[in-house]
Amino acid sequence: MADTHVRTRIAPSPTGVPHIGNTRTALFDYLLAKKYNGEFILRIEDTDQDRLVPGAIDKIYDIQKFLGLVPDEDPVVGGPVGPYIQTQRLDIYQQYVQELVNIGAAYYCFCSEERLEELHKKDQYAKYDRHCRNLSAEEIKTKLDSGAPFVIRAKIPETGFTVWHDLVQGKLSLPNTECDDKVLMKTNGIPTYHLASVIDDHLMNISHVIRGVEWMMSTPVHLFLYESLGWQPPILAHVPLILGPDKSKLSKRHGAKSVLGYAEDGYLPEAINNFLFYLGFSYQDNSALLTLDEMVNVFDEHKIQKQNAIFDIQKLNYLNSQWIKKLDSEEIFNRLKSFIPEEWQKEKDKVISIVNIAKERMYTLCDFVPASDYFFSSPAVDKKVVLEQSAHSEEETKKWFLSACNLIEKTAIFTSENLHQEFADLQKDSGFSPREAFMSLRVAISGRTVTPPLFDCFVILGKEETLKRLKSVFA
RNA sequence: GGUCCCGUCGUCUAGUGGUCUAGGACAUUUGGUUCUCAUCCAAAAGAUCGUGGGUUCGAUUCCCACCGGGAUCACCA
Repeated sequence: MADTHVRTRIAPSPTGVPHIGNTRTALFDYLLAKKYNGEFILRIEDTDQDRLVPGAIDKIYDIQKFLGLVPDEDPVVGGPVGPYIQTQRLDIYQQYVQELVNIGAAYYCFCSEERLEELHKKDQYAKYDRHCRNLSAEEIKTKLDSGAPFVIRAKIPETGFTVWHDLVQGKLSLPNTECDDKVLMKTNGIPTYHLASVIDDHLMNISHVIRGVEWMMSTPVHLFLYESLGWQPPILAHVPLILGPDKSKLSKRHGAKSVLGYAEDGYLPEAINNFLFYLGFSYQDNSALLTLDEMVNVFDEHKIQKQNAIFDIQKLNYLNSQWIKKLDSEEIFNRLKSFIPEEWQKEKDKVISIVNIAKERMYTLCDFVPASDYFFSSPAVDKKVVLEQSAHSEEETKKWFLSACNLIEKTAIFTSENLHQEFADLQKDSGFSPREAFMSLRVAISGRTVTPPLFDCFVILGKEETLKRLKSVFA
């Protein structure tokens, strides 16, 4: 197996937007493929035509693109083993399901849905009772000729165990008696997941199938199909689930969103990738900022955890804030574009200099605008708050402001360092503590008590605007 | 209910039959830096390694049972 050419795939169903767990699986697929210089493939599994969600396919592409997990082969760019959409491969499935019937690995089933429902009414956990498993050739022919609707089911062995080595779960052994005779081909002539994925994975030369543990119990069905067709099964890796803070399956209740939702909330793809990477995986101290390429280098498929992992938004926040600090401000500006008003976008240089000083106060991209709006429009300043912060009488505070304005007016070098220097001297003789002196000015120019360093703000506002705001307090 | 998987600080995890009085990161708390907040730095607290039995000179590490959590049992994927 060591010399197997690695090809991985993600196989989303366009019945909704992939959730965060699917996306982590996609990350692992991507990392594994790239680590071994293989291919990462996207195949659309649209065999459930009844539940198609319009636009879902676009979202799938959007997620991959946003995270930089770009497939080497997919329905759009194509590839040597297409088509990559299952409903375009219906004749292929038909051919193989016929073969399965011919060799006795699958059989026609004419049971009505009512009969099946009846079975489940008696026992909610009932398996198919294999009513049609041993129909005679004549019976089948008669039914077929009469045009009776049918499905084709797998003829799973009634005894024994299915054993395989799972890349993350280790040695697994499931009793065949637990397996249902799963439907392979539905009445409408469209295959189920079980049939389609096995055929496609084989035909597309997929070497590793990474999927959620929810597929573990139906693996014997898939392995039975591989064996019946005389195919070598791929390496299987069943990865654990991502749980909500209460250890139950992550759901909308926990604010679970797709990656697109996190993008809207101002999270960077780098941070999301890192977060997903560290969830159920271990590398160094699990807090290093890694690019996709770096993750490829350090990824080890044998280190994927078996336990379910709990989604911890604090860790995501941390990673996101770190990435915001790490990326240069020009880059942050580009990411910020959809988060800031149009008027701001025209003042790129100004926004970038604000980003420079606001960066370390940001957890997400959404934090930027509410924390920086006073740079673009005059804030409402409450004189009472200014006086509160100055802790001096109005008279004295007014005097302090006056001297501050004078200093600014005659300062030739309007830089943060220089202002800091000169204001330090001024403050010493003012009778105001540093806190009183600077906080009162801060409130005067911003209308708030929390801002980046005062003199950085002065510089961004400019001499004129700073003076204007300072003077207007006691005007 | 049957079957299968999992169980180390709140969270993600490291780790090994004795060096573990169990290490790191995030979160929390405190201190330092400081014009605020934040950053940054330092420190503290936090896990009798799910519980109970074995095996062993010795178990968090091996075995069993139990308990807890999860998955699955569709003409959905």
